[in-house]
Amino acid sequence: MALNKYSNTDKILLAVDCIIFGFDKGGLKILLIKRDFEPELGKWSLMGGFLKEDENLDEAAIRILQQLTGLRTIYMEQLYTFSKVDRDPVERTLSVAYYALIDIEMHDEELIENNSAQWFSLDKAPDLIFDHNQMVEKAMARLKRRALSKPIGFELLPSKFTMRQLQKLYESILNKKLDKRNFINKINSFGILVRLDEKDTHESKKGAYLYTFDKEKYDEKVLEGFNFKI
Amino acid sequence: MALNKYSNTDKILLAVDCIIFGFDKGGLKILLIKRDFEPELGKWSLMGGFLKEDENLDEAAIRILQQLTGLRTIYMEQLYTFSKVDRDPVERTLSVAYYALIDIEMHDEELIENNSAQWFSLDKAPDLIFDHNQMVEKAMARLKRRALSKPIGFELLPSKFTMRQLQKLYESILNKKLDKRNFINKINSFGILVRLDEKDTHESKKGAYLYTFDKEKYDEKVLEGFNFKI
DNA sequence: ATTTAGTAGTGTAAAAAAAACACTTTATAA
DNA sequence: TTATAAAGTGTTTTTTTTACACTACTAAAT
Repeated sequence: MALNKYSNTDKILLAVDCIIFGFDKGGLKILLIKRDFEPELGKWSLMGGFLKEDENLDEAAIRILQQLTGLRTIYMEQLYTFSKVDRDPVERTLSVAYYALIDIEMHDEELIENNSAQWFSLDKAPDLIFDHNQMVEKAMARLKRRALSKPIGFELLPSKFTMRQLQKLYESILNKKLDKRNFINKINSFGILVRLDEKDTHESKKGAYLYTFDKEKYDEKVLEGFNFKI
Repeated sequence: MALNKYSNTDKILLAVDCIIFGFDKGGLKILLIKRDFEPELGKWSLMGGFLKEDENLDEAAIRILQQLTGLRTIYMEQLYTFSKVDRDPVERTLSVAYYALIDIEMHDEELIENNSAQWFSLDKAPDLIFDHNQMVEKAMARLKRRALSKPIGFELLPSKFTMRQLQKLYESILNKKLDKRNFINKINSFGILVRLDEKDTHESKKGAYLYTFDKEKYDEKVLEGFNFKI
């Protein structure tokens, strides 16, 4: 079947921009890069790149993320496509935003330095170029909704973590204080955690039990979803 | 500031495809068109078009929808961007899917006929071209989630409707039977309905009260969201 | 050796929300 | 007048959510 191509007039550049979330004891953070090219040289922005002819959007997002963090197995999700006509002053460009959750201790620090990237707490993040602030806002809202309907944390926490860390993660995503006992009861009711015989003594003299996720039950809950409602 | 343009190599065609939902006594339906052009001439597909240089995606979606239905004030939401490299056999094309909710009785029947379009119940819809089946599936999932977190119905129902119609709408979106009394109690607890002194006698001898939405309270609930959980 | 300080860990009762459930009313047509 | 078919209406039970306070543990300071 020899098909004529569609008219050529309205082809458009497509960017992929990534909102990269990480979590450490300072709370929820995003990874930003300082631009070393025009336009907006020297300003902060999300990590991004252009979609290539031979890859789909997920692949582009993975490529871009690996470029910055060195990581391949990352939780990632397409967020929204931004299309304001003049959003990029250089040339009409659409941007498909992705958000990613990564374990902040797993990435390649050298790579990040080479890209002059830096982690920022959400409330201390600088103003970003173009419509990137709006992208971050939308990603936060999506992350919040997701945290209430599916387990999250596996992607953001180290493989062993304390109950307190998990709670703090949820607190910084939902942006509110949670009751310790209610939180534990709820989490335990999902049956996705395994308590180890190890303790973490960094944060207290008594030491706090370390947990891991029961990968199988975790994935089950990711599929079926749950109702956090806390 | 004279900026050089980005490299020109990877510009791509962008389509916008619309999943158009309607509702009548047969249940939830989608509007499909029979293609009168290649490729896939004669097959069924979603209504779509290409993004133009001087419009953003929302504008393109509105334009495309008006072309088919004649309607302008439509509830519409961007759904997802589909990007598989070979999704369109003619040429690399990305498609941004939008879904729309319209009052099935408000559209321009002539327009629809001219476009050889037709309403289909979801379970009786034909196989669609390209990745359009996947788009419909994703739209259904989104619609379901949305119906549980915000009021919906204003967009799909005529301005006056019976409690039973509203319940059937929810039943066909959620794809399950609901208890009559629990449904009414829940809906009333939101305070978004106004009961009129009119009755609709099409469906029963006794006649059922007609309701309208209290636009102000409805919009309030759209903003703050609610927890349907039924 | 004792005290102090700081975080970890634990359960129950009250309130709110959701689910289950069945009979009466009404108007028309037979 | 009777049969029919959908409309309308509340209460109880169960489940889920929320509110709430004390003891346990260990290391460091005295």
